[in-house]
Amino acid sequence: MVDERPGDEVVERLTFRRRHRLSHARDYQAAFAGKVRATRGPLTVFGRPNELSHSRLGLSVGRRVGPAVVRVRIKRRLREAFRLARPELPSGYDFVVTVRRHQRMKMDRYQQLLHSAAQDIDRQWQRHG
RNA sequence: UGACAAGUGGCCGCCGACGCACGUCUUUGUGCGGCGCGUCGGAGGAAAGUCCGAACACGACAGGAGAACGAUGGUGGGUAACGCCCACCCGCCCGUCUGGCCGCGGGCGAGGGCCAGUGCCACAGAAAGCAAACCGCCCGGCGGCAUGCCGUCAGGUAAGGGUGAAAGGGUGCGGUAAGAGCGCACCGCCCGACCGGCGACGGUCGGGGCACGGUCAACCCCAUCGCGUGCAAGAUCAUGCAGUCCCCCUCGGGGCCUCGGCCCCGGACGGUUGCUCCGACCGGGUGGGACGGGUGGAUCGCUGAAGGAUCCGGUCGGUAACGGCCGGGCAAGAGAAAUGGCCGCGGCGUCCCCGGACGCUCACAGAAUUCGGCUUAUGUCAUAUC
RNA sequence: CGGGGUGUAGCGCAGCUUGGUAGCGCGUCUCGUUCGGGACGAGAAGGUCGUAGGUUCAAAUCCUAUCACCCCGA
Repeated sequence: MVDERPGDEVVERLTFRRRHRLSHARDYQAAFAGKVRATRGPLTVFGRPNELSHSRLGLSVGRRVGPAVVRVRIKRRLREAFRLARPELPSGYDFVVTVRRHQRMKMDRYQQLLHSAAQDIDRQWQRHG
């Protein structure tokens, strides 16, 4: 029996598997349609509660951000930031991060922006009930 | 032109394959599922641009000929194929030798045909395409004058001036009233013969005074090649929706029979056959065609212990591209898309108070069905040339 | 990933087929009209034809490469 860990138990390993990602166009459409977003620097994060016990991440980096090398590097650092920050982030949300063109940033900076935006989105949903 | 494309150690994480444990079931299949552990593998020379050529898939198509459309364009070879590669020919340019050519070395060239046809050649200029007398030059007639000179008329003349991108062979000598391939020499051009070469082409000899402007990346002609669409091709399952319109179904005779049809023979007609022709096929059927609507989830295609027009080394053949033989090597495979993050050492750059601080981990750049090329972007090193 | 299209004046578009003069509308500027403005009338300015090579006497136009933007496709 695989024990489904309770939310308050400390997660020792910081993993980020495929189930923590959004993988269908309708998930992205639903997140955008939720109209709840928070902007931190070059990042704009859309958030929407899902029916799961964990949060999921979706990345939307358009061609305007730069060539493929730049886009891939940004996505890798955002994924790593989400992985390391996951215990501190509110769970049960689908987050979609859109990116504007910007100068190169280190991973811990992305982590701060992501954490701040996720807290903001959580407060907005708590207020609206 | 060739080579390599970036260090090293630790911790954490991601994707795929396999193995071991685990869970699950009206189907105990080694099925499905996710978690854990272990092992192995995990971006490029351009992965890029998508400019060519193929493999593969679906659609169309019996076959043949032609038209239309598109592509290629010196010759020979290489290759699965190519618009790619190699060698050679021709033309042009640069260097070198020389008084100058020839020769030698290197580079560049979309390099079939405008002596098949048609079109175009603005402006300028007298004239621009079966050439043409503006100025000039010259003979002659007439008038003025003093032989030269001036004016005028009728001619000759493409040597000179001027225009133009281009003015219908060039240079020299002769010749002439002045000139002119008018004549001659050399060079160029055209035609023919012979010789060498697989061939592009080259050489020699003879003839012709010369008729041939440019443009085919203008229409076009010639030769060769080519069906269309592309892995979002396409196959299967699931989910789901809504249908609409058009066309053809003929005639005579005979047979069977459950009397609705079926079969056979013959003739014409009609339809399909990419546009046409020849030819072929079909014709009372679960028929053919045109348009529209819906889904977009899953598995396969999809990446291989054996794959390949594969790479490396040796050897043989070939000037070379390349080919034969022998030996060896080669495991990414996603599906909103994996190859990353942090720290130490090392390296590089900037700043100052000589040891620290900060930044970078090096350029160009990220696989998406798979190969062969081309083109473009770009760091370092080696070699060669200027 | 694959396929296709467009770059011309500040803006929106012609011109390219068949090569020699870059044109139209709106806008801008000047003048007139009006007490002033708008509208109207008259006139003027403004373009490396995305970029770089090539063919040609001559290129926005033909050819090649390259850059940017847009559209379509299970």
